[in-house]
Amino acid sequence: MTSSKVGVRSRADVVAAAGRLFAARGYHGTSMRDLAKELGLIGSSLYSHIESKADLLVEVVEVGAELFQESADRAMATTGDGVARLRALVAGHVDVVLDHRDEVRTFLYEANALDEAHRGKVLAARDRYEHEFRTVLQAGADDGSMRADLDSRTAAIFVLSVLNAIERWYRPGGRLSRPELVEEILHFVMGGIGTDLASSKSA
Amino acid sequence: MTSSKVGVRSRADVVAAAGRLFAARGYHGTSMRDLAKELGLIGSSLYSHIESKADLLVEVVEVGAELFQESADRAMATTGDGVARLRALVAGHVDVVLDHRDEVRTFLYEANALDEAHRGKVLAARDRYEHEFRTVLQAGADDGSMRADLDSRTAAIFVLSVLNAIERWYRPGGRLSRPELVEEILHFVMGGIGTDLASSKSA
DNA sequence: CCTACCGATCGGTAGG
DNA sequence: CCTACCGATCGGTAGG
Repeated sequence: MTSSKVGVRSRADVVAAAGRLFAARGYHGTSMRDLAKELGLIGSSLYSHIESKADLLVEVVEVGAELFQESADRAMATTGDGVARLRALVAGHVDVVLDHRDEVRTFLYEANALDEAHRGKVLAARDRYEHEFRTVLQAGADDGSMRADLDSRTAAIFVLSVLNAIERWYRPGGRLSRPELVEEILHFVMGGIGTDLASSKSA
Repeated sequence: MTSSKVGVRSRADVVAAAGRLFAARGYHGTSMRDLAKELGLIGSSLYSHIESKADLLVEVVEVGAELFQESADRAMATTGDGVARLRALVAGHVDVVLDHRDEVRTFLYEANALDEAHRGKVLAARDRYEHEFRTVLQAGADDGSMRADLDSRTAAIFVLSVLNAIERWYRPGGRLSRPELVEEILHFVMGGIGTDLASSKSA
């Protein structure tokens, strides 16, 4: 927190500001002059810290990808049955989304503004992450802590759909605390909204 | 299906092409020259059909909003208990998403490129739509076809999270047919992935 | 629906 | 980190 007229502290500040703007207006909706203004600079001054706008997007998206991967790594190290590890995955995901909204939004929604090579890397990272969920869900089906006939592929997609949407509606300080949010999600994902009796007889 | 060199048929063709490009590259990632090329025209030729780029986004997004609203209206006219009407809402939503992917994507992800007035209208339309889900979920809780202690506000968000994510992963002609998709969603949403016994005891 | 064109803005560089 | 500047592209108009 130095005086705001002394200049930008580092490349990391530029990347962070880029994350903010990419998340709010999108990559193509953000100009380098917008970004410079956010930092109290003039457009051309950015280029002493970074190489290009495209490079900036790569950095922000990679931060998002790494945060999710690190979270998954920690969760997978959890001991316990499928449900216990799913809880760890969900809680970790919630933390990443709420503590790094800008990078998460950019990771989720701006990846197709990347060049083909980097977009491929990001899609691969998403696949790996989704695969961790599938592994845990299959483990749960096998160890008896989840429905035995569960389709882990589809279930992983559904669970991640709920998790990735969080940043679109959750407001910190609202009626749901963060731990309550985690519980609500687990409750929904594990038990659904049907009665305990009616839940099996659909169609 | 006239010869492709005779020129564009109507304003609706321009709007449809705009939907395609806005969905694929985003509003700010699409130039009027891109759009013209998609129709076999030159940039300036578009302006005999439309007023402005911003206007085009409004039209595409409004089509998306109307499709969802009409679908909800039909579903709400269904007789039956909460579960029956939820089924109708889900099936209708799946149809809208899969039959109008471009307009849906643009509606979901490009609304913040709208001017403030139109963005407000779109957010209001989303709120109305979400409210229909809440109504049906509360009805289900009251009529005994769903869990009695269900929080309809949160549940509506979770169900819509699953539904809105469909266009991000579902591929027609893949391993899941459309009716199977609807059943998978209902099964997940109603019963979750827990065992019938374990589903209640989370935390 | 095209030709010809407009002012504004884009990402980025040279040089200090 | 700024001054001064670049060629390219942007959304859009006049006039036919």
